[in-house]
Amino acid sequence: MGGGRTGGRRPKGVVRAGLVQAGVELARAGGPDAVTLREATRIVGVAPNAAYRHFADRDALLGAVCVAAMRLLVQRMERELSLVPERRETKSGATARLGAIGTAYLGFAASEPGLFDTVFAVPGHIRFGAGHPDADATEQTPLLLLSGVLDELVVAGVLPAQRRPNAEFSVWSCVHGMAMLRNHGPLRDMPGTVNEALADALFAFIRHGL
Amino acid sequence: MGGGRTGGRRPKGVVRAGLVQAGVELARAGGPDAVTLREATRIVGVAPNAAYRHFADRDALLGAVCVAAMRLLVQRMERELSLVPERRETKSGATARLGAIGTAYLGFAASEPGLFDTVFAVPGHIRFGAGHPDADATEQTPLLLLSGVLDELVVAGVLPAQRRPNAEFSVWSCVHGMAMLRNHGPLRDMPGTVNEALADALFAFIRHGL
DNA sequence: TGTACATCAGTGAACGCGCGTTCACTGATGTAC
DNA sequence: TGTACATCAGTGAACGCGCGTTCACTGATGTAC
Repeated sequence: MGGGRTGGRRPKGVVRAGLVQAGVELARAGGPDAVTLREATRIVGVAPNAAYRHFADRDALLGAVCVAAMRLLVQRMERELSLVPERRETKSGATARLGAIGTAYLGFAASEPGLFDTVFAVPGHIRFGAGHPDADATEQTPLLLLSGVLDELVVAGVLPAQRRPNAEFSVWSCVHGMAMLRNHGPLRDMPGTVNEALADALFAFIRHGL
Repeated sequence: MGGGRTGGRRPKGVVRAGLVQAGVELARAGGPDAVTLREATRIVGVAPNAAYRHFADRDALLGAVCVAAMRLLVQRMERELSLVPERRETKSGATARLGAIGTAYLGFAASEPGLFDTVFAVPGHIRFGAGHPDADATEQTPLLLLSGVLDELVVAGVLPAQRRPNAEFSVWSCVHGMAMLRNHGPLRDMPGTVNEALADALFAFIRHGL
């Protein structure tokens, strides 16, 4: 990985971007606690204190990494959504899109446990609903994607309108809980087939509950 | 809090129990990361290395604290269950008992966020389903309590038997997820009334899904 | 019951580690006239 | 267009912190004969 090169000024923005990228790799491998100023600067090949030219402190770097991790999660959701062939107004289409959201979420948690934890290692100022300070207001978030699909379910006639309010938090809770029980709870050591069955059961449970 | 007294041998088991208790207080205040050998020995009033007479290393202490935290959660669940007046064979009784489990779980997560996190800071050897190494096989666990209530729901005729298998993991996921979203996610800064409404909606969602 | 001895549970001192963070600095980049 | 100067982004060195853990030790407790 990067590093080696010593001294000298880098082109504008390269070091900052490199620190965030390094932080993402550290989080990927070891979760939020592994995101360390010293290790990130080491990876970029810069002196430890150089980080303070770009971030107020360690928490600021972690915040940037957290945002980056969330974007990766959003990308995975969007990719999975794009694979659903059915049109979104149809019952089967809207239902399949909800499944895609859930599958992407659980898949991300399973394949990137460190980044997944980092998304929620939020220093407090990250807002999931309406983007975050660094983002323009149009940026997508996991919550917005889920809410959108729930709206589609109402339009498609799958979800009765009177049960729509706040449903995103119920659904999110279910899926998030399973992700956590798998990564940090009693489902950790279950064989993969069992976990697949549990996920299928959870999705059925959610569809039934809507 | 304890401390002060220096030197001298304590009665059998006192130091070990004190270290666990100190660890619980540390976890209560600061979560699993705050459980530290040095701080625990400081609280008990013993030299740092004295801890190694009772625990192999820091992880062993954390494991004991984790078990203690889980017992507190179980106690809260049992207390809440005991407050349900209806008989358990009835539809309303079994349903109310399921609600008591959920309420106890969310209440514990809300009032003891540090201990709640510590329950899941498991070093890997803690088994939620069938107790843990230190426990006799009859000891209650959160998962056993939940499974028992779901069985009651089947007997009472609320939950169809063919949907019973693995239902504990769906239900647990829902409630656990909401606890996490409240403590570490986007629901953190919501006013209490909103969170109550979301919990009510979640419970309704679960009942509907069963 | 008394005594020699092993074990146990504590002690003080020290180690090395990695971290965040601050300081005084320097040379390159950008800017005003 | 050239030059003086401010700003910026890096440098090396150092600080203090708290942690887990190890070492050699000592006196009290328990045990075998």
